[in-house]
Amino acid sequence: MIDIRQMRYFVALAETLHFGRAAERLHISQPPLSRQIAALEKELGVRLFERHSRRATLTHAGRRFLEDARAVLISFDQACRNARLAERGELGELSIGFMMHAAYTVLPGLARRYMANHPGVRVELREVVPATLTDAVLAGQFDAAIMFNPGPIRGLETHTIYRERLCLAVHASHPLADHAVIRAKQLAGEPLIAVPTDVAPKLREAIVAYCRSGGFEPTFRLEVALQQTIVNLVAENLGIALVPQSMGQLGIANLVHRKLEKAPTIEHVVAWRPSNLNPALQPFLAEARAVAL
Amino acid sequence: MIDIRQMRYFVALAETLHFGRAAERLHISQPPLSRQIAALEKELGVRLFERHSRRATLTHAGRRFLEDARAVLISFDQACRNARLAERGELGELSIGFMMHAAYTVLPGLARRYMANHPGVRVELREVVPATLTDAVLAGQFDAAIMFNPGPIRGLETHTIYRERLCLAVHASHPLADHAVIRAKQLAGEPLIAVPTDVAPKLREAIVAYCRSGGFEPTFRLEVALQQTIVNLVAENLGIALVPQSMGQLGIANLVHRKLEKAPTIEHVVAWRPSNLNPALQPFLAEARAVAL
DNA sequence: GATCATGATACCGAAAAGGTATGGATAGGG
DNA sequence: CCCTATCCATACCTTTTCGGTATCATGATC
Repeated sequence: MIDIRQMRYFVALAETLHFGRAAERLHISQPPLSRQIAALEKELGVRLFERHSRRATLTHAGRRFLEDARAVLISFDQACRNARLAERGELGELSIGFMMHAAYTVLPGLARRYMANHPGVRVELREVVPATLTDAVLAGQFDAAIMFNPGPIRGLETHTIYRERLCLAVHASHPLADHAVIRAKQLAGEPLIAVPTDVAPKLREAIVAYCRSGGFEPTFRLEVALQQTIVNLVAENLGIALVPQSMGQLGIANLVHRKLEKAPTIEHVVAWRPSNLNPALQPFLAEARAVAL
Repeated sequence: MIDIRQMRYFVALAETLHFGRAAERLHISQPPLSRQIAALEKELGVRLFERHSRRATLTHAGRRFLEDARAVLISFDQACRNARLAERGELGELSIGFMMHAAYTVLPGLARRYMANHPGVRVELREVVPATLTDAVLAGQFDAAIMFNPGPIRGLETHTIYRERLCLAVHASHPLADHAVIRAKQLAGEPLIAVPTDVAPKLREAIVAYCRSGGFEPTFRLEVALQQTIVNLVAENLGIALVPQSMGQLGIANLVHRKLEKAPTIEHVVAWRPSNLNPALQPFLAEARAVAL
């Protein structure tokens, strides 16, 4: 059967047109080369070289075979290299799920950095509602996800990469806007705008817990799924909201942000299955840890 | 060294995920397959399969390698097939030179037929002035050429594929247009339009010889290189011309064609170097001979 | 016509491939 | 819970193939 070695021999000979020199280049002696070329021609059933007494020349079929053989050798070597790269996580695919808040904090820097250092990995970033992320990771839908810290979950590891305070978002004309720092009890009775529990349970819990620490039960006037919408509604003076500080970057007219006393913090973690064998995952986690510093 | 056999083994195993069945498909027993796969993994330095007790599964690197290996095997087999096709003249390049007259006679049918039967051959058709064709073929510039019969030439073989009479082209109002058949001596004194000697010597010779057979020396009023132009000038009543019958197909207003008594004939031949080793040439010549029938 | 260069052939030892027999691990059934 | 069937790995042997050395045949060159 024809094999890749005979192709390499053929290309060497086709490029030198001299059995002796080609053999030298291949680090073998001349007779084996003669035999391998003869065997190749016999197995192909095609005469590849015209043997003249002083030099060899390619036949037309040989010229054609040279073109093809070069391409085969290149793709062959590439395949071997790619396998090694894939095992080291430098080539492959990596799917990352994230909640919207990450798009305003760690995600852009992390994604840019990872892609720059691992250009061979096709990264798929997909935003989903935070509540579905843990299940999606456990189901293998994502290799990793960036979410609020869900606490310990069997089969899931997490690493905190970002931690931020919640702050108060209110309309500029709202009485609370006059205070530099707001205490929890001052929020009593204020109509709150927040995401529904099923969208971001951890964020919601933090808000509820903070209100209770002020001695009252929060009243949610509006529940909307998009964080962007929440702050817009606050800017329309339809209520107040507790939002991660990073939302303050949006720069919305008539909207101000105020510090909270003993502000609750919320953690962004990267979460993954330890049993996930995608080699591209570990380098990604390493980048995530580096970003967390 | 990794070779193509190991790649075939790998693909078979990757597709069955079962050493026993893959070995069966490869017509070998299971232990050699196990060893070859192990050797492949060792040489690559990459673990390609996870061995479970009940079945094997591909690693991420293995999946990547499978994609690449399939492509390599396909191009490898294709290279071998292409070499065989190239030797049989079914794949490659063929350059054909022709004089313009051929474009009105045999060339379209021959080219269409050859390309239909040999779709793998890239055909280059190039029109040049007839006088340069023999030298171009001898110089290896064309694999074959279609030209007027140049007579025997060293290092050139020819085969007649078309033979046609010359006829008279005159303006519809010309006195000669009243005769159905013209004799050579009737042309005496008429101003002739023809191609210059250096463009189509054979055609020019035939015209001169015919005039002399009528007992007079021809007088060429106009010499133009393009046959198309000649008939247009005749249609403008600037002279008469002797042209191959096939030119009558052009259908030009005010132009009529008349038979010549003892009309000279002119042969179209295909010409080639017998020493030309392009495998695509012989099938082309075979088609040319078939067209000549 | 002698010589040199070049590729083919003959023969041998080494390496590698495949085959058979068998061992070890594990999932599934009784 | 043990037994068995399945499946892959290993050991060992035989055959094939590969590369090396020596030598031959051929044709170009002086």
